[in-house]
Amino acid sequence: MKEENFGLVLLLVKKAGLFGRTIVSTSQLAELTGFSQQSISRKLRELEKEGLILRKVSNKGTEITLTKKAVSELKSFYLELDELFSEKEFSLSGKVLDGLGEGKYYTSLPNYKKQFTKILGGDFFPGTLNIEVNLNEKNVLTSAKPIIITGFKTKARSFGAIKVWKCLINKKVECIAILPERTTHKENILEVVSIFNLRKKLNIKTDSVVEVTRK
Amino acid sequence: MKEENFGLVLLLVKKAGLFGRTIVSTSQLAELTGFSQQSISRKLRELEKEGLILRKVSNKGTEITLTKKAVSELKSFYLELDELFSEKEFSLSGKVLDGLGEGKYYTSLPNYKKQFTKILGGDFFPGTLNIEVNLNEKNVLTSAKPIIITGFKTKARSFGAIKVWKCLINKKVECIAILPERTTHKENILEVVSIFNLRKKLNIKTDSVVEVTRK
DNA sequence: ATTACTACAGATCGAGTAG
DNA sequence: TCTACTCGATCTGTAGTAA
Repeated sequence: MKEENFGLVLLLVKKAGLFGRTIVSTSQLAELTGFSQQSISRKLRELEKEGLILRKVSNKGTEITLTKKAVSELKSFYLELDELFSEKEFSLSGKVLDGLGEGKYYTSLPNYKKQFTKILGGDFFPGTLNIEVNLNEKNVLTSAKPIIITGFKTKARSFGAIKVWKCLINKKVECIAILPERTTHKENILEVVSIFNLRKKLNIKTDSVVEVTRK
Repeated sequence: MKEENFGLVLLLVKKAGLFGRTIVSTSQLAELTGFSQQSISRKLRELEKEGLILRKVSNKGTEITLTKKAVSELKSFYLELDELFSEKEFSLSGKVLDGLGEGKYYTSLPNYKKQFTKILGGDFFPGTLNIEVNLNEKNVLTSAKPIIITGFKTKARSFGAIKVWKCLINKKVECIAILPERTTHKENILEVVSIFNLRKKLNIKTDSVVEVTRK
């Protein structure tokens, strides 16, 4: 099918189901897609001609059934995207930076702390390990679906949501990678929190290289 | 982004990675997409204008980086398709038909039999339960990724591949739904095989209604 | 080698309107 | 109401060619 009609076909399959049928009017579809009624009419005739839909026109609208051809074209496009976006295990490496991280402050705030504790399954080490990473790799890691730590407000100010991902560090120790909504960090830094003091547990120091694997 | 450029953007993200970069020439892309060099040139300029890619032209080609905007647009399209195609649990119901099914013959052929036994985890009842189902529902069930039973040849004839899906019948008993490559069945019949005699095990008879759930 | 401008052909769009 | 035809405006595509 023409790429420009993917959206329309997707809309139809949502209405009709993968192998079902639906009755719609061209003006309904026009409104939903932003095209004119005339263009939808033409497009439907095109799709029929290409063997992507079956069409039964009446004075109540048009009954549409998607063919196997349409479903399989949509699916093969889906599989290509799935190759990119399905959340496979993903690893990146980086160098440990000095200090405990600014995360020490906000992870200690009671409201956040409660949520971190729940996700980590127990009290956690007060302080984050900051790792210098490749920005692109960090973006890939954080493109997976996050666990959301909700924000809150005090009289003084409001604290935003934080996104976290369960990870393993050096393939052994559970931790979570965290990404504050409004970060003050340089973008190429990844902060992780664990129930362990990671420096002791893994015998790592500033400048050690560690591997973080998203689970 | 314009829908008509989804394919091009997908190609670019495949080359560059989700947050990486790549150097390509417009004529390479032209060849890969079937557009002319000139059209690709124009489309890349359009994508840049829309804020979907960063472009750095040199006499070696064009360096392209996808922006977060492009990735998020692709991803939201992916999520819509995922809603349709991700293989969730799926159930359908149908009426048990008379007889043991023609499957009794081919499941008894040594080559097939060996493969069925492996998938079912043990010797199976000789004979298939045939269930009259809604064709659309059957199509949805069989739109998930199948396990393939490979075909074989004898001197006399060749036997095609068979697709099967692990299922539960009446939410209790494991079975597999089978779909021969060249079926002689009416299309609205679903055949299942189990290590049990399903009629006895589930106390069902001809015309009983059973539920088949894809696992 | 590149990219990209120009110029024109042909596709696509939607307003008006018929059936 | 509905679909869909006509037709002029606009968009899209590419050959030729410049830079």
